[in-house]
Amino acid sequence: MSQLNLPKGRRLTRQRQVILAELRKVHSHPNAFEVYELVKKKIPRISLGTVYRNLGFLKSHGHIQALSCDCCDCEHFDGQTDHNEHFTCKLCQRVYDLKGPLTKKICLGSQDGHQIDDYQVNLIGICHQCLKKKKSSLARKSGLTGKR
Amino acid sequence: MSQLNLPKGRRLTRQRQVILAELRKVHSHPNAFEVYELVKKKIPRISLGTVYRNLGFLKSHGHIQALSCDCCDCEHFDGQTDHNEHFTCKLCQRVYDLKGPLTKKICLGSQDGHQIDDYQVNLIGICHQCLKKKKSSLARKSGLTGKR
DNA sequence: CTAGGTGCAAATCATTTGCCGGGGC
DNA sequence: GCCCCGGCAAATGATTTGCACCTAG
Repeated sequence: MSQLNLPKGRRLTRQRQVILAELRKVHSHPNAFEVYELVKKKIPRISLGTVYRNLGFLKSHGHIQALSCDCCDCEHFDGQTDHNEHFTCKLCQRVYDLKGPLTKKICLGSQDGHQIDDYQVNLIGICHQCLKKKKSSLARKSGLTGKR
Repeated sequence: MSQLNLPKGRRLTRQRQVILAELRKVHSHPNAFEVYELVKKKIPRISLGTVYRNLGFLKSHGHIQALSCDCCDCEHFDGQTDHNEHFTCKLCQRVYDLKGPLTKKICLGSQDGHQIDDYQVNLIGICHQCLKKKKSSLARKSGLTGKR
């Protein structure tokens, strides 16, 4: 794992290492409880409070970022901090990173007199997996009943 | 107020009318409790539970929209449903609507194989009011102490 | 009469916090 | 020795829900 620069006196404890490693490993964007479950496999006695505390710690030092989607009631975390653009499926509620250059036109600087330091884009729709499912179920249905 | 089309049997009660009217009137993006306080001036005996219920109702029928910013722990509401682009000040935590055309390059359609129906953009930074305050306090400070 | 709506209070759920013992430097 | 840290459990705060009554159609 890359060496992180931490303020003097603060340590990258085993708990923090594991949380960070798990977040960097997975491509889903787990919420705090899911992180807790992942980390518990490595550190069975870790507590949920510690996970919350350390997610906050890692976030405040810029090592991870939090995503708030409005489809669910809790915060999701991303081990990468350079992903500002996400896609949320309104059917399965999975959160994807966007790969395409679609939103690259947004530039930091100023806007309406405000100083823009950062941005988050969230696209909402139906993901390719759910689209596939939907199509095949439609095809099945029309195949059975036909057009009358 | 414009007539809303509601599913059969559902009514636009006085409580809902007032909530909607207040949300359309204000330009801040109040959270549920702030809506409650606004509405209580008109309907003193309304309960917070009713406000939540009706915000959910209005949202699910597309008359208002919810914004989740990550700077605070609660949901904010917008009486307009065509505002997808917001700016959050990280100092005062106010939420502004964006007027400029900055993010217009985002287009609905498809992206990475997903079907995009909607989007939300949130820019984060320091708003013009806070910038002004910051500048004048800096000026004051350097004026008093000078450069040494 | 029936379904939908409301006020109220209790419940729920995510997240935060206080406390205390333990370990690193 | 001091400070940071983690586990645990209790507290907090936003939101939801169950219930009993009310009202429009």
